[in-house]
Amino acid sequence: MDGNTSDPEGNTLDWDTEDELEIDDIPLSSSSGRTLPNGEARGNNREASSNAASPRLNLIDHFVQMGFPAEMVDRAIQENGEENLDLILEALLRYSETAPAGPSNSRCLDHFVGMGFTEKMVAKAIEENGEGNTDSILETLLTYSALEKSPEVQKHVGSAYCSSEHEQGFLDDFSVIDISSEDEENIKIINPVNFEENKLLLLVKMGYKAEDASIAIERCGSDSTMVELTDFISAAQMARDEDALLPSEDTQRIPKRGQILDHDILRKKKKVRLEKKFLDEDDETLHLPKPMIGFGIPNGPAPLTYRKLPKAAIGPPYFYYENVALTPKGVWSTISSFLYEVEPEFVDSKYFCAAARKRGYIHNLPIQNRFPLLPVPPLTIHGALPLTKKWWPSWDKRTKLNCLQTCIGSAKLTERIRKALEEHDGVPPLSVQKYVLDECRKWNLVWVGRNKVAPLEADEVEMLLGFPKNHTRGGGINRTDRHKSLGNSFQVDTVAFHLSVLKNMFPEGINVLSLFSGIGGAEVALHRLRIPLKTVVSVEISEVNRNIQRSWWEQTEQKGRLIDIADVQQLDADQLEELMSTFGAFDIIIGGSPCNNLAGSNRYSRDGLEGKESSLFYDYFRILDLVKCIIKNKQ
DNA sequence: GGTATAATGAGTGTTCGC
DNA sequence: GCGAACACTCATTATACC
Repeated sequence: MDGNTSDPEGNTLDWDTEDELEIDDIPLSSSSGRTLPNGEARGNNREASSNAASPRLNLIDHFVQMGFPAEMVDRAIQENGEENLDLILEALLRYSETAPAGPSNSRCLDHFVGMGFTEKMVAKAIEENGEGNTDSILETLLTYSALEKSPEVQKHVGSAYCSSEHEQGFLDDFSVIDISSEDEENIKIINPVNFEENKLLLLVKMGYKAEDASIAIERCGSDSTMVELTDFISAAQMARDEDALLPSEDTQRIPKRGQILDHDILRKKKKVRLEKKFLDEDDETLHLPKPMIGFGIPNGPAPLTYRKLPKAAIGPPYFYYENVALTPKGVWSTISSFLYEVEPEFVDSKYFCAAARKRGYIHNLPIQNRFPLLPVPPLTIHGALPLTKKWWPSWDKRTKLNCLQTCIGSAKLTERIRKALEEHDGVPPLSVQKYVLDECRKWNLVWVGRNKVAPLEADEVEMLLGFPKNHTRGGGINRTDRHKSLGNSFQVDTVAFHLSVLKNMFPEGINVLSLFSGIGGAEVALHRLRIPLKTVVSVEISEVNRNIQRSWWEQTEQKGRLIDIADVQQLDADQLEELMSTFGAFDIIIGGSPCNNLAGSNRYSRDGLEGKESSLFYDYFRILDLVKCIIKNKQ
């Protein structure tokens, strides 16, 4: 395969996107006794001859070009000698980290100003959150930034932006924005020059692939030394080399036309991967990024604009997989190893709406030129639920809701809270405050009267998750099931941000295979992006959810075809071939497999990826692999 | 029998103090 | 560096009620 293909309309799709290719040919600029990822000795002739003329000056120049002050480089060379570049680099990075604060005399302020926020904005955020709370400061800055950039939101939040108004305008007027050249310029300006990126740049300049460097930093931790990072990358390279000696997985993976991928092969592959994982325990845990903003969020720090996908991961088709971020150990490593070693993108939806939703996404979509849905939803509880503001006590400092789950707090609980509060006039004692706040956080309770808290209504959850008002209402669904279906769904704005890159690629429409589609979060996201849905094959076990999606499909007067399938396990190669020959190849396969056995809330059967429901992930992989094979065979 | 309600911790990661 | 305390989590099961 040459990596490029055409869609049915003849539009050429560039699967080898720029961000996948642009880091391939980075010149080597460092020399030491260590071995480069490609197996060559580090350093080149040109540099060697140049170094021979004036080794120390060239060495100083080399590090100065990396951005270190000459005095600092000189000191590092004096302390560590000229021979060991790793030690010099480590020393430089150490000096940078412990360097005194800049003119502001505040390292915290300098840090965020360095990320591209204005000094005034940062000072205000520090004043509000305290200098020690960097996470809250960042959140505040992101909110300021979003408000500053979105007059629409500013207007709403500043005025009576009540939920009913929000819901009306919000979903009747779905619209999107494209990033203007001015916005792009702003993004370039917001260029984080932090310690971690410095390491990434240095590793890339040293000749390592950016992807490898990024994974190394991710897995070793941002506080790891350069030696640890380069060792990690070398070890990973050796492991890959060993893999290369084994029979090609691709040749096993590609069944002949009409041939179903054998479960024994799948198990064998799984076993090999698990054994490999067992041998490399350090590699088992994927560290969650903090802040959890994935490759970038709207109005956030400069987004990551490049990544190199493993060859096997490159489409067609595109794929987009989702599940809870906080899983038992090793789950995301396993998921990633099946999904072609693509690095998960962990994102907390609290950067897209007023509720947290920590999720991991593995996909092969480009990550450049993403754009958010408009209107941007309110990012705070009071913005989303303004009527609660009147009753919100000053000692409840929450500005975001926790994860919207499938169950809600009981009436008895809210009664206990009311009684506990009514025993005291004015501000309750700290012990009562703690009890109430613990329960409010646990059950996502909001203030609806004096001493009165309540769980969220289903339509409020719909709004927070980015669905149209009444999306899950009526048609035979009860209140409990509404909460259950919503709790299991995507956060539409978050997913739409990731999928937005498809808009320019598929102006004539898109063929979607939606696995575990639930109440249609992916479809709603694509629709709100104004990407025409040509064919959607929706696989969903719950009849209630299928009805919800069918109803939405009809209400939104979709021009395409919606095909319902109930059981993902029954979807086989023959059926896929038939669907694809009738409606054309799937452009994207989207799915979030069941999290029941992964989620922290499950206290009975948190059995991991091998659990009864969560093991359906392997069907996602099976089907994705089959579609890839069918597409390949037809080329 | 279907629905709504209430009760049920543990695993994981982070923070904090020593 | 280490351990304790803390915070958070797309849930499941038993029971009451209609």
